[in-house]
Amino acid sequence: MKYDISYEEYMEKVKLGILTESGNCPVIPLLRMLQGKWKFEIIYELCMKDAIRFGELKKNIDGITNTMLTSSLRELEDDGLVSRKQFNEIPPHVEYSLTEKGKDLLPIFYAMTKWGFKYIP
Amino acid sequence: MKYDISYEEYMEKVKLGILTESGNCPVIPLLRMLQGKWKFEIIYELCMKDAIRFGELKKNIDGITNTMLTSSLRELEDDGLVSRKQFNEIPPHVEYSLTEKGKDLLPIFYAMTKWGFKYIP
DNA sequence: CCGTATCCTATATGATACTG
DNA sequence: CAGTATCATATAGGATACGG
Repeated sequence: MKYDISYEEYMEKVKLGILTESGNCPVIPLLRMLQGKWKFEIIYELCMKDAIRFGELKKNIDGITNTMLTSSLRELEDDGLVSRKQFNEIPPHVEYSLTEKGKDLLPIFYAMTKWGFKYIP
Repeated sequence: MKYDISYEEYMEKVKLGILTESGNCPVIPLLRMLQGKWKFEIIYELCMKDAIRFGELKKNIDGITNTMLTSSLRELEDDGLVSRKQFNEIPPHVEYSLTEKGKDLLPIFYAMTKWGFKYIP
């Protein structure tokens, strides 16, 4: 499988500059997906539960507005990281959850956490 | 050492919500450091060489302006990821390089690259 | 060569009111 | 409950000219 690159192979490609050539770099698109003030916190909330409702997300993420929560969720959905399930009930009921693609971000956050434990006071 | 957390321990803390509590989360500060249109490309250029000059960075990073290159480098320097060495010569000569803290980001980029190879077309 | 200063535009985020 | 619509503000990014 093309994506089972080893760390040694990766370092070699970095040194040769192969990964950044002409839009080859897979990191920039991912950083774009995570950009924005609330994206990571939203993903983090979604990590903790199998599914979570709009209102609960809003309650848990301190300071976020309707507008930002909605637009962030839409973008994460468009990027395939989050899925939205709507129940046609009264009152309305919507549940958000991570897709497999979204759950596969966890090893990245793990690596970031290890770095952070070392360097963030 | 506090930062040698295992993946299992990490996953457990995620589920319990411990890592996001009251500013505990080490990932958000890191994401902030990498935020901005040019930061990652700059770090990537610095990965490939031991040291690189301002002019060469500008030449290699397509489309970046003086203003953005300067301000991005300053912020990376303030965050301790990049170091700046000035040679007092005529004409002026400045070299930028990654610090240890900056080099330690590589496992994160490796994890991102693996994810990207799997999911970025 | 390696920037800074200034001004301008674009995008991101925020506040508030309202609705199916 | 889960949003949308509208308007306002803040921050990021860009263009250009100039200086040590």
